[in-house]
Amino acid sequence: MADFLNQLNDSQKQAVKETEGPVMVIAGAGSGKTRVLTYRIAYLLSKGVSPFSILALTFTNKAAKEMKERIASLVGHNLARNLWMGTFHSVFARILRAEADKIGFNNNFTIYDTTDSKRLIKKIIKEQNLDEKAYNPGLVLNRISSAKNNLISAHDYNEDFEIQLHDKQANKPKIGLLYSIYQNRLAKASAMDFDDLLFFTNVLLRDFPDVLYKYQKKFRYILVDEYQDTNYSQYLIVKKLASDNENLCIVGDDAQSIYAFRGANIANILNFKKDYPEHKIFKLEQNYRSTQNIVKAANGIIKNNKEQIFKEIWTSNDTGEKIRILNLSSEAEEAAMVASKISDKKDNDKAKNKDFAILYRTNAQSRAIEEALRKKQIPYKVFGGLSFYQRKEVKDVLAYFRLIINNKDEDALTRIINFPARGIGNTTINKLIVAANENNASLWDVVENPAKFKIPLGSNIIGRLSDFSSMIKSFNLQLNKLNAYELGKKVAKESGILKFYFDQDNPEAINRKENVEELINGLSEFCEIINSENNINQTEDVEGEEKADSLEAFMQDVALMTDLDTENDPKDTNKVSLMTIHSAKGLEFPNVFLVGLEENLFPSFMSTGSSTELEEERRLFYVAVTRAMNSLTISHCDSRFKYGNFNFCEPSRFIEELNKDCIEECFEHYQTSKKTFDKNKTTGVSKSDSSKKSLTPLKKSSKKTVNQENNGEFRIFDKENLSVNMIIEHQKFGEGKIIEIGGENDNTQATVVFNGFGKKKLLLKYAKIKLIN
DNA sequence: AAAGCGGTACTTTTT
DNA sequence: GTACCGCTTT
Repeated sequence: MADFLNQLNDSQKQAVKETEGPVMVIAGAGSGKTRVLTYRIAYLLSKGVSPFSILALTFTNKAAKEMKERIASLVGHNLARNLWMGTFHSVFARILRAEADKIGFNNNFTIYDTTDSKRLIKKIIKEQNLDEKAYNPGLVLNRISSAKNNLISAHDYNEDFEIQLHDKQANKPKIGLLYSIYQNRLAKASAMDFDDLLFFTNVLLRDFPDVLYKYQKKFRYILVDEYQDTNYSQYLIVKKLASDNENLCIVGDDAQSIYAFRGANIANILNFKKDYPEHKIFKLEQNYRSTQNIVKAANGIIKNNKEQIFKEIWTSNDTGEKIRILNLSSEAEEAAMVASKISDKKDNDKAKNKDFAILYRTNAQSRAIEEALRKKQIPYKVFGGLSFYQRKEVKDVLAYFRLIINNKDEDALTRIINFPARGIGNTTINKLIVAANENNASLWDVVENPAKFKIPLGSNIIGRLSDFSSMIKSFNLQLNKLNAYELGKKVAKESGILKFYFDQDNPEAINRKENVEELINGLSEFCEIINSENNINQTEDVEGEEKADSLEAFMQDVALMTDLDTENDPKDTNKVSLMTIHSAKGLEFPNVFLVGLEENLFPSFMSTGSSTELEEERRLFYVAVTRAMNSLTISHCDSRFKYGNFNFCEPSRFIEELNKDCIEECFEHYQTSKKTFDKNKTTGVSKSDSSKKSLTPLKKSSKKTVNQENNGEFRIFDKENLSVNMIIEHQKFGEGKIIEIGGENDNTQATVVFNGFGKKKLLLKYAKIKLIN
């Protein structure tokens, strides 16, 4: 038993075996932090601790999943699968569902993601007739979010003198009001946003001592990963749950704290010492991941920060190659250079695709890189970005699911009541909303029974409303009869969504239809996994959980899932990884390319204002550099397209800060075109120069330019000037062939078949086109 | 009610 | 460069 402990070094082993009492592990990058957590849990299990009484909180679902798998390989699947392991949000969402009635919710409450929250805030701002510029929905939501993360309720917010003063001075005195209305609306819709999951967990543990007691007794061992990224709300949950026996182990690295923008508080690490005077500290400073050059460079970077717990990582690995710094003229050349370096390394060193990662500061940077990789036929996977679950068509189908499960979900209802179009337009919907507000009823109640509220509606509208509500009700009745796949498929079909996309034959619609189908496939997979697990073993029953493979079960976590978590085909993993540095936290790759090291991009222009923010960017740089095991290439460009405009860029200050012994500057130039920028010309020109020198982007096809020159601008044509079989160009649809001209006077229209967009009828009175021949 | 057009604002990072 | 919004028209 526990002979697996021999795979650890001394300090790791100590940290693992110190199972009782408060333990803090300060773990440098690459020092085997995850390993300590994994082995600690495996060790507890091997000592006979029940998996049901271990709570392990991670930062991403993916981290939890991987850790579970590693524990399973040490002590067996049966023990590992019953651990309480996941993100704060997913673990406490589960507990909140079980205890929902105590805090005035149904256990089928909906979880709103950031997009949903923003939509709602925006709606409220409009209803209040506030200036949308002063009250930017995103900013308002941020303000509410940070209040919640500090456990300031809407009521407290409005009572707090300092907060009110702050908002008044910022010329946004109504934020408190918006916060109150927002919370009311969420409650009315039986919904919680991300921050509510933590906020209400605090409420639950604060106001219900018996519940607190129950979970204190239940979770006899608590472990928290990435502790430096917890916020106050999370800190307090952990503190309360652990206060009974104090078997709490936290693992973190202040140098890798990169989520302050989201309320994370490094002080939580410092507080640990005060809260638990009996604590033991273990420092892990030996790095097993990276070469000496990389470790040395990383130490040099973090030294520039003033606020930190002193710690220096070291390694016994080889010196390794130097960090390469590349300077390219444009983002396209940067991308092409990276692609060609990857391709060379694959040929020369027999490296695999999955050995490479390309990291960047913002998601938007992936586009140019993707293009270059495609050109070189290098398979890749983009992590994060617009998640699958955020796409419009997927959100629409999910809105049906949400409404079926929770008919109070007004946001879902308004989203789909007329999608696909079923003749219930804005005028009607507004009447319904007014009636709902006047009678203090939910919108669904009004839709279900408009007669009761005496709304002046035409009989055909009444019919359409009743068709819609009976459809939703009939789906609802099948929630516990059909599994998620069967019901989901039915909804996609009978709602008309599949048909809606099927009837159009443009590439966009086809893509959207495929995404809906992929969602249905996901449902089928979900059912399979649940059923195979249930046949092997029984899971612990939590009060209030229903049929295991129901649509409701699927929907419980869907808002908390990200693309990072949906590890598809295991056969299909040999790909180059593209992701933001934030997403790369906790991961490692043999070869890392870090692109876009330019002022105002990295560090971000949003963060150069204060030293706190700048230090966070520097920690982010530290995280990026320490992802690399063997080789690291950093690149920056002289120019880049931003907001569709051409911009000159200066190298990031972080490059200057790098230890000169660890780097080599390379002066190779990768030329994708004959145009290269004369460097001398760029000096002295402001980097934010927005003078629209229309340097045509490289990818614009020459064909288009030629047409523009030959045929002038897009304009309106008369019937007389057009004939069947003519080839024309439309600004949006591109080239197409006229197959029919019909109609009289104002109604004269040409039917045109466009490449890729199918058949369209253009009204000649309005459609601006261009003749091709 | 639906489609097309033109204007505007947006991009930091994520559970 | 694009996603979204609102206006206009049939």
